[in-house]
Amino acid sequence: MKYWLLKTEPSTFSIEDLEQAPQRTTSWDGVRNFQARNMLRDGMRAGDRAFLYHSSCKVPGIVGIVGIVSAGYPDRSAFDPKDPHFDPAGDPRTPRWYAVDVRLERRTKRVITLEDLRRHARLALDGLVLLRTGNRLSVMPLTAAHWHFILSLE
DNA sequence: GCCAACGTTGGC
DNA sequence: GCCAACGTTGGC
Repeated sequence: MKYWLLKTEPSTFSIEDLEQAPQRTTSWDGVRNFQARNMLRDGMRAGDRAFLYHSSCKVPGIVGIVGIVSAGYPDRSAFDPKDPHFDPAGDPRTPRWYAVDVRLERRTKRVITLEDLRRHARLALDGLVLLRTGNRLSVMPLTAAHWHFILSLE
């Protein structure tokens, strides 16, 4: 089983939206970055778990835990001209973008803020991709050690 | 709103 | 293959 972190802007899609989704499950689509795509397509498997992270908001941080319920599959939003993430260069025969399905497991007991995480950047969370300067990945892997340490901050 | 950092594009 | 220009991300 692997551990991940998924970023989302709550003004676009928040943990409240996920709570209200049928089965508390949604397609994690619209990712348009090759490095992140590779992780969705090649790295994630059903049974993996991920932190849900709110970015570009008042208090950026981890707000919940989701389970990956399906491995990567071609992201159909890339082929929909009306979708904001439409990719005009896309060809359904050779899908370029991928999505996974995620189900909300639970909210964290409190928001584990970016500030909280930074406090441990030099020791327990050394190497955490999220804390790398200029990091822009919306999908990133976590070590088991980082996962458990972050949970201990709850 | 600002700006640093990054990814992508396209000319050469 | 290089790299400048551009667009985007995301914290502040």
